[in-house]
Amino acid sequence: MTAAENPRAVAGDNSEAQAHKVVREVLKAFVERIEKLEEEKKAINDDIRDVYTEAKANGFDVKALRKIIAIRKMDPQEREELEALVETYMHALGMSVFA
Amino acid sequence: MTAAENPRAVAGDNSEAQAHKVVREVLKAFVERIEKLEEEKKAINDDIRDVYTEAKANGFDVKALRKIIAIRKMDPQEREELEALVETYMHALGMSVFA
Amino acid sequence: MTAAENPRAVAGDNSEAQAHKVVREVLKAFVERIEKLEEEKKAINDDIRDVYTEAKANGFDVKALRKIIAIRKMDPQEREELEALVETYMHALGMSVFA
Amino acid sequence: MTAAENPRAVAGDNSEAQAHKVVREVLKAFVERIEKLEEEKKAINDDIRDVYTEAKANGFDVKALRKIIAIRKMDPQEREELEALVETYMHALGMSVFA
DNA sequence: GCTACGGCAGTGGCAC
DNA sequence: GTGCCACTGCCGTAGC
Repeated sequence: MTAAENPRAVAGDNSEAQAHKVVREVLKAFVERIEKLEEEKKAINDDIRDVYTEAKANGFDVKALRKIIAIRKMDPQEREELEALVETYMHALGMSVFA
Repeated sequence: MTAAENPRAVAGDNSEAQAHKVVREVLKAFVERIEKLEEEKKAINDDIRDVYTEAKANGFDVKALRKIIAIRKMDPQEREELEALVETYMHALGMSVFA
Repeated sequence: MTAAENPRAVAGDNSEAQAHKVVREVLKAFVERIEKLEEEKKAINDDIRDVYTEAKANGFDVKALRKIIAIRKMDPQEREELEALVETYMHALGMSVFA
Repeated sequence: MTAAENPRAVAGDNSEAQAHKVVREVLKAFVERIEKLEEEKKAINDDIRDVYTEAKANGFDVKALRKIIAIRKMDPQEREELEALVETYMHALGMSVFA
């Protein structure tokens, strides 16, 4: 049982109205914390996009850059194993790994 | 101006109630067509999942298989150019392309 | 142990080359089945998009239509409970449910 | 023409090797900036998840909370218009707006 | 049971 | 201004 499920159960509070008020405050606090974090996240996303844009303006290919970032994020060993399997399958299918 | 925006404008229909009925029928038809297509789509998605499951049961690696499918979907030339760029960048960053 | 993991283990097959050939055929079959299904899926997705486009041309709002479809897909009771909770929270936060 | 496209074009640099080195440094800088930002983003995402988890532990429904956040993000007027349309369509389809 | 991953739909930015 | 494409968030699924 929690405050949100049953406001009247709030310890030491014998007024329903007050209990609701407490729940409201708690809810409001959660919502505001989330919204603040989402704002920060949005700001960071904008920054990331800006860096890509700047890189592009410097002649780098954005799609390739994204791949680089993704590759570096992976565990090298897992990545190697996956790549090896993919190549094996491609050979089996008669596909050139260079195309 | 369309039937949905203004049911009374339906040609040859001087009754608002009838016009609404027409709109309703049209709306219903659209919704049902979409729902039927979504059902078919779901069935196909299920089939795809089944094939992957079956492939896995036969010893194939699902993640690698998915990569194969994705690679085959790409334009070979674009893919080659992208891969080449990625490798160039990796070399520049001192990363092994094998890991 | 499966054919894909160890081609030589294929029962009654004492030739490595032949075993590889079998794996290749099996792999090829899986890939082709998936690709065929993905084509069908794409066709259906195109059809769905077409229906929305047609509905739009008839004066219906696509975004609202999508919501309708989503609502109808939900379990009515779950939906009702969720809606009720959302309204409760909105009231608690002093938000109008009409805006 | 940019440094990345043609390293030899870097002003005042008559050595190909040096030009490559410059490109490498620039590329490295972009990659590191992005990775730093992605780390920050990940931290924020973790924080957001934590807040939802905490809210859940306090008896709030996460799905409803997410809806609240989404609603507050929308333009109130647009939202109202969309809601009105959805209800109109539901009525036309004979669906209860309460279920 | 939850956590991580992949797929899907919606949104926004970009190019024509 | 429109259409296209990529990114982001959400959801359902699979694995620990």
